[in-house]
Amino acid sequence: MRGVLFVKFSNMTVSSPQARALAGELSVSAVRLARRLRGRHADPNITLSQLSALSTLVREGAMTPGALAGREGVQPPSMTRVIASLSARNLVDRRPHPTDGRQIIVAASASGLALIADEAKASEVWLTQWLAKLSAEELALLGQAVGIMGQLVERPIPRAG
Amino acid sequence: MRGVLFVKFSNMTVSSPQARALAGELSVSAVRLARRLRGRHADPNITLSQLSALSTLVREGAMTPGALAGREGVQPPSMTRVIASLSARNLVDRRPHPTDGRQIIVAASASGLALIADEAKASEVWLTQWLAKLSAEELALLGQAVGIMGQLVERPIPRAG
DNA sequence: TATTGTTATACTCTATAACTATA
DNA sequence: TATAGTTATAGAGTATAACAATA
Repeated sequence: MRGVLFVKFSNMTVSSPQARALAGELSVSAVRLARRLRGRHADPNITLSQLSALSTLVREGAMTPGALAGREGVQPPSMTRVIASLSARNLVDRRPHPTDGRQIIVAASASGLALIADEAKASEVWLTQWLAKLSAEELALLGQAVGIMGQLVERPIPRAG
Repeated sequence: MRGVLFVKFSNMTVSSPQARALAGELSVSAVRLARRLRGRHADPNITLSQLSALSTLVREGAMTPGALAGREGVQPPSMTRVIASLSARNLVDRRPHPTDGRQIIVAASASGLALIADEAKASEVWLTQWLAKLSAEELALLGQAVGIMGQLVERPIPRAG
């Protein structure tokens, strides 16, 4: 057991003080962790936004810019810029849509696939150094939390009051 | 049990395939969650970076800009801008250092304290709507994961590669 | 007329390098 | 000379509004 890791939240309900604290800390923790992990990759020149979009293309296959923007939770103009930067580095290909002249299809290129594979390999390097002090249980917890975070991202958020 | 939430990571070690996948997903999950939560606050005009710095000042007390930059994991010039924006909204006060004329002391103002309190209250609103579908166990898991994320942020990261 | 993608514009976050004031 | 903070500058991420091409 280390520090505050095992603070008991077992009796937490959605309106409990602990749940409220979680809500406040969740945003701040996410931005701090993203800040901390930015640039810590096999290729430090690729940004997390680019990596996120590219990994979605690899995982879910080719799609239109609009669809990718939807999957990533950004507006279409933002995705246009991300795709442009990926395309400039030949990590994605842009193909015309087979039936709709307005749309295009964005697909990970061979280089893009290779980059994602490299990232997966390189992850192990810093993982062993950085996460080595976490116990198997803590790693398991973090793995499950990442799954929950992924589900949360999929869920619509109500406007704050 | 919902979807992939309860995938078993119990046998995960630092060099297992699951751990590698976690390392790759952790960065992307953090940036997506931060993106998702940006602007979802009681005061939608305050940014997550500002909120993060202000909450640190509230939690840990007044400190110098350099110390705050260190706590937040950003460079001093970045913190200068965050402090300037907080100061422009009267959320922090800047006082001269008692003994060292080069330094200043930044402290949360009464308004800053009130804003953090408001955020905590408002969190409950969207929490109940957004996280309502999570079970008590999943909330507990997420709460513990936030704790681990906080500890990870404190830990030095080796260069990738 | 509606939809898709892009361009124009603006603001925030962040960094490095250079500068100012004080120790 | 060294340190703390700021200013200058630059690049990435994001958004909204306006635009062009196609359906």
